[in-house]
Amino acid sequence: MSRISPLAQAKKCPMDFVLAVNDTMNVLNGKWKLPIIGSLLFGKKRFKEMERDIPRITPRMLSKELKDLEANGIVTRTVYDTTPVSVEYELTRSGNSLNSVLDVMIEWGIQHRKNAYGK
Amino acid sequence: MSRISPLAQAKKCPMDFVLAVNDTMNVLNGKWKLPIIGSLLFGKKRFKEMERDIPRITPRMLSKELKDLEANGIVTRTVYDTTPVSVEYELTRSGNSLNSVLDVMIEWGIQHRKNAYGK
DNA sequence: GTAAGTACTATCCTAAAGTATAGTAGTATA
DNA sequence: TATACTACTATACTTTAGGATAGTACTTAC
Repeated sequence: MSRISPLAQAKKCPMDFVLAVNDTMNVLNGKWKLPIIGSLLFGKKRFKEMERDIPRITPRMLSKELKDLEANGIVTRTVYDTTPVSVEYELTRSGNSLNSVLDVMIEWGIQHRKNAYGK
Repeated sequence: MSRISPLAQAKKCPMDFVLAVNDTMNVLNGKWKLPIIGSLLFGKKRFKEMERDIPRITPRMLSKELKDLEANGIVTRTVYDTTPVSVEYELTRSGNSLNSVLDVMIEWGIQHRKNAYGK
């Protein structure tokens, strides 16, 4: 009963291929997801910390995108009942493992620049 | 004169990191880039062929996105003066090497589904 | 001469994404 | 009493992405 791997399966069919990659793209989509994940890759952060970390982001967008990332299982939100209340955001295991995806994206980007503009 | 690698450099600084990943994200951005690249990963294609390959794409979007991909050095456009004129689109070396990026994206997506929804 | 094929472009419109600005509720400090 | 901090939310607006529809210019087949 040998089964074909999900990767091999996805690469066989153009439609499966697109759906599978879109799963990942949707998690990273939008102007602010990457800066937020990037900030959290350096450790857990509080709302105001991130607001200061990420230039020009508005609290509306930060709040909205964090909710999105939480719903997608990329970050966890923990409330501490200090006074005033403090909230910490942290990457999940999946969120942290994005690191390796981002690595190959960076490598491809660097190589592509070399190909396209000659070093 | 040992130099720090561009990857290590990008990962050191949150802003460099975001810029580097965005290089790659911008190439894949939008609803139709992935289906188009996916179609071309199976070999060179003509305009009408791709229109038929990709469900619900309009010629306007196909034309627009192909121009984008060409400008970004992902595809090449070759005109043959047959009658009627025929045009072939093909992935560049960079375009083809996206394959490995998409692989890790598919793998992450599959693993993330398992983490998030338990298999 | 009319239909159908090639490879598109132009125009207009809607929907989604993102921005600007202000406000909430609670506490603590000067 | 006023200001500032926490973590947001609400409303309204603008900008961008994408969709619908039609048209161009050329050629071949019927």
